[in-house]
Amino acid sequence: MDASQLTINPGASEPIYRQIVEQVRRMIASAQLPPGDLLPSVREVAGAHAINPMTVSRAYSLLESEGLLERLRGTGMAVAAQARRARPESERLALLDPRMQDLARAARELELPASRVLRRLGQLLEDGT
Amino acid sequence: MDASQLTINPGASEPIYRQIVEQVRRMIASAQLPPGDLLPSVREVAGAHAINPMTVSRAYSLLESEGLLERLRGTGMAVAAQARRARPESERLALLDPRMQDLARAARELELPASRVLRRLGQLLEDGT
DNA sequence: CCATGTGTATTGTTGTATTGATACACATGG
DNA sequence: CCATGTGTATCAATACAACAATACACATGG
Repeated sequence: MDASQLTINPGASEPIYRQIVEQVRRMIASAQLPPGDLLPSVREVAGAHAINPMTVSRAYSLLESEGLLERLRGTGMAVAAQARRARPESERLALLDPRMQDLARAARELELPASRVLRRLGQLLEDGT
Repeated sequence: MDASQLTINPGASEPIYRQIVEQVRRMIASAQLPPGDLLPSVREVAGAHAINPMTVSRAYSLLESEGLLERLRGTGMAVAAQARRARPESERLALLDPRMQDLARAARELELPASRVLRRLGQLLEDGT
């Protein structure tokens, strides 16, 4: 994996370390990052995005404690072998649930018709692909 | 408006004062809270949810500086007359865009088919109604 | 008039989250 | 062997959120 593949927004309200954690978590769940794959070094990521190496380290450590990454001492961090490759869609969908709950609640408070919301989200889902 | 209509989760990562701000903001945008409506007093809200009155006051002050609320001295806070009643759907939809962008990006990283995501969100949108 | 109800300013304290600077232990590979 | 590359433990700085306890200015309504 390349450091430039990580999208980091230092100005966002979402803490940097968590941006990294969630992004990597998702890419492992979909097997875009297969077991054994090496992640970019903390200094590499830090340099590429002008952030502190410790911030990246913190993200990696959390992922390790989740069992998603493995420390290869002296070499770096790799996607753990135990990280089940490509979890079933239903499990991956569950990862989105909190976000979707929030969205649904907000939409309700705005009294927006479901059709409008679904149509717009449909557009956004196309765009990226 | 009643204090019990406010949904507050003290344990969430989202700060309490902002939970209040955004909730009220949406209910005004959809005209569930029409201009002139009185909001529950800070002490009322604070009592009902076991939070600090100043936290509620902070939320109200922010909404006032946005022009959405008006101070009626000695009486309380009311939805401002200038708060356009029921903004058009397109504007309300725009308020959801950041959240939807995030969701779309996450779904993409999880390599989830759009249909799955849309179907699940559809369910959630029904539930609340 | 005055008790009672508004919101708010003030000051201080507490707990926590985030990021950063530095130094360290360790493994690799020429 | 040792320069160079890993990750990270440690301590500090900062900012933020929430609470607590007052005190205040003001308007309402009996």
